[in-house]
Amino acid sequence: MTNKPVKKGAPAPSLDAVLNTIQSGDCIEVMNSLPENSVDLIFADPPYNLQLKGELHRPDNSKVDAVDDHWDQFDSFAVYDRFTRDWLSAARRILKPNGAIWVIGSYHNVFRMGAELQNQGFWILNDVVWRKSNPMPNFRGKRLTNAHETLIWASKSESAKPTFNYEALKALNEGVQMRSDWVLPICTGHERLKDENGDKAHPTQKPESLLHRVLIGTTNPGDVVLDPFFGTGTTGAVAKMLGRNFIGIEREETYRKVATKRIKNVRKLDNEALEVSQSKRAQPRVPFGQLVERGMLRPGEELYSLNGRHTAKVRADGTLVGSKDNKGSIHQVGAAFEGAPSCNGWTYWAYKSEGKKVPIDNLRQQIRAEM
Amino acid sequence: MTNKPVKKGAPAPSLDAVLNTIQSGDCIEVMNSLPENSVDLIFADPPYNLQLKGELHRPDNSKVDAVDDHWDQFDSFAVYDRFTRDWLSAARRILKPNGAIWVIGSYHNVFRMGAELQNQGFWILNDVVWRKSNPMPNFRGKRLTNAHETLIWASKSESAKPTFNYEALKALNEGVQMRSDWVLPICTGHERLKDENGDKAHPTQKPESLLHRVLIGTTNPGDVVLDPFFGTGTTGAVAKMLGRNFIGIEREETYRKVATKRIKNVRKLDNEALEVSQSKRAQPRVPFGQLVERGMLRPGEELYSLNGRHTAKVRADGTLVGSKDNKGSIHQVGAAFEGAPSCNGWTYWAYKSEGKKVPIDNLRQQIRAEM
DNA sequence: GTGTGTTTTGAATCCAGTT
DNA sequence: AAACTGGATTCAAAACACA
Repeated sequence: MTNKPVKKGAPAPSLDAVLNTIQSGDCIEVMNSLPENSVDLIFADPPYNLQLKGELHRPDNSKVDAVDDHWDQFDSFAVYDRFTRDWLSAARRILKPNGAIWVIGSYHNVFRMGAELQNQGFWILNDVVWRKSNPMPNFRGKRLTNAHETLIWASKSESAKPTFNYEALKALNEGVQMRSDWVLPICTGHERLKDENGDKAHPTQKPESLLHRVLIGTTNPGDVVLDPFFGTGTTGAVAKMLGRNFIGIEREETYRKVATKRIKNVRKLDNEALEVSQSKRAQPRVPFGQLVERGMLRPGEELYSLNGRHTAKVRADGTLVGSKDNKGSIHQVGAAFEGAPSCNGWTYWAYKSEGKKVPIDNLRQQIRAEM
Repeated sequence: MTNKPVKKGAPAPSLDAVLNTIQSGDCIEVMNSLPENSVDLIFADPPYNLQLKGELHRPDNSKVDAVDDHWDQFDSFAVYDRFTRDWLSAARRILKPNGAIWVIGSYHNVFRMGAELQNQGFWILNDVVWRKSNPMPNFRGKRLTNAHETLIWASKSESAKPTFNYEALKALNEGVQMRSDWVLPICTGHERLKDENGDKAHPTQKPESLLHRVLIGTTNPGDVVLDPFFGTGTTGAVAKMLGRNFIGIEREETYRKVATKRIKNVRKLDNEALEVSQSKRAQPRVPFGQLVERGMLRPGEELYSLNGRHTAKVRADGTLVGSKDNKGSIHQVGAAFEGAPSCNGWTYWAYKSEGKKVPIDNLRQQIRAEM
């Protein structure tokens, strides 16, 4: 097929010709060549427009492999906004009236995408937070760990009736309603595709678990899912596995090659195999600081060791000052008092309530019960 | 005070007059009456119900005057964008060059706020997800549970140096770096303010735990924190408790009343509880040469890298000569040995005392203890 | 194979003070 | 103003190495 925009009046090519293929070329041109109102879902992971300055090293002096690819370079917000407007309106044209779109991004670009979605008349259904269980830390200690990315799920219009498999998502979530925050690990290990040198084939490969949840929740088997920034084809691989049809668009030949091979090796699951690997539910960690933030303990309040020998005062940042001016976490101060190498502060300290000592662990239990 | 915009050339009123008060009136007018570059932090939770009535003007500057005033979706976004632009630029003017701003919103408005922040030259530092531990479920089962809201933390410019209490936040999070996703319960129970009928006093009262984390992390005691959409004064209550100064602006008298009473009952914590964990960066610098001058290390003495691979000799001027005849500071020689771009010599080198390797950092600690 | 310790790595707008 | 330099800074998971 050609990548030329459709001429006015020319019959749009049938969708069947491009079903379950990867089209080469610019995604706007390719989308413009497809028939309007023909696609059930669009999943788009466009360049984020990161603006990285110098190099970044980890504390052990190793260099961080940055996303410095040419396709992520834009001269200004104006240029990026035009790009966003153009590909979104091309996507909008080919979407069925009851179709939906997902976009994913970070704070660098997601606000601009969200605003443009709204400007074009898309109707936002949810924003979804992908909370990474193993994000890259902030090595210089100058910011918060950038531990999430944002997805936006939107229908073509306010009155549309997009597919939403409520019960399937509820089942995925151990029987309770699926929330707008999804805890999933980043793509590593065997799932992460490598090139012939053993380097990562694509700098920003998304985990299949993310696409799995998107496709299970917002498409049906047989639906057509289009990904205009196909990369190494995670969308296509998961779509094939789940019995959905995909259309990929990708400019870079190297990515297309990797994706083609990858998808060829995917086998469609039998229906019974659609059971999902659930993220293990470990006992969630509760930082002591949360008791302070939540007002369960007040800064300045006295804590008492359960053995009755020591006291310490709570500070606003969740650390303690012991009566010997020893500062640190509940564990550190406890250990210092006991001259022990370590100490479980949760079982060491108590607060006073109506004159009685109550272990602070009770407060932790309370928080866990809410989670 | 009056709410008129400041006339050109008129002296801006001193900030002291409004410190720890709640100003009535339109937040844009009040902010315009304050001196520029005077506020350390702005926390803003703007309305986004698109029924802003008197607060809003159409793009052609005609006033939107009634609840049932009909405007189409495009109009309403344009109106909201203008409102956002106006209050953000008023906020920008009064912010100190190294000040910062937090805004909070949901998918209805946060993308527009984020884009406008960037357009005005604010520099996004993080977006933060407030993950609600007890959100309202989606009753109709047509969407995901809307279980989070988004905050954006931004400095006034790319080159600004905003306050960030890295160690304090790390302490709040049980010793690991604070992430961009914050799990906190919504505001309920005793904390939720009620009116005389027992109904909630404000529809979107934010939890104090959220403000606690914001203020501990990005302000210092004595800073000035302004909240242009004060509501029932959560920002003021937490600011007072944590020894920060606040300026509230609120147009609704009922909210001002509730907030005034609420804040009056708050007691400032004593200074000891307000002290938070300090970064090493805050500690005084000790030149390595001082160890030599003070005779803690002798010129000619051998140093050993803690990894056991390299040695170097101390020279009288506090530089080293490595075994490869590489000369320079403790950092430079360490970096040369490791072929690394940089090296912290304090943690790289050790001297021998009674046959045992002792990190030279111990000697620095000793000096700092005397200071 | 099994268990244990070490190394590697991930969409990152990641320094501050002095000369 | 630009260049230099001291020195502060990381978490989880998987791969890998080795006993």
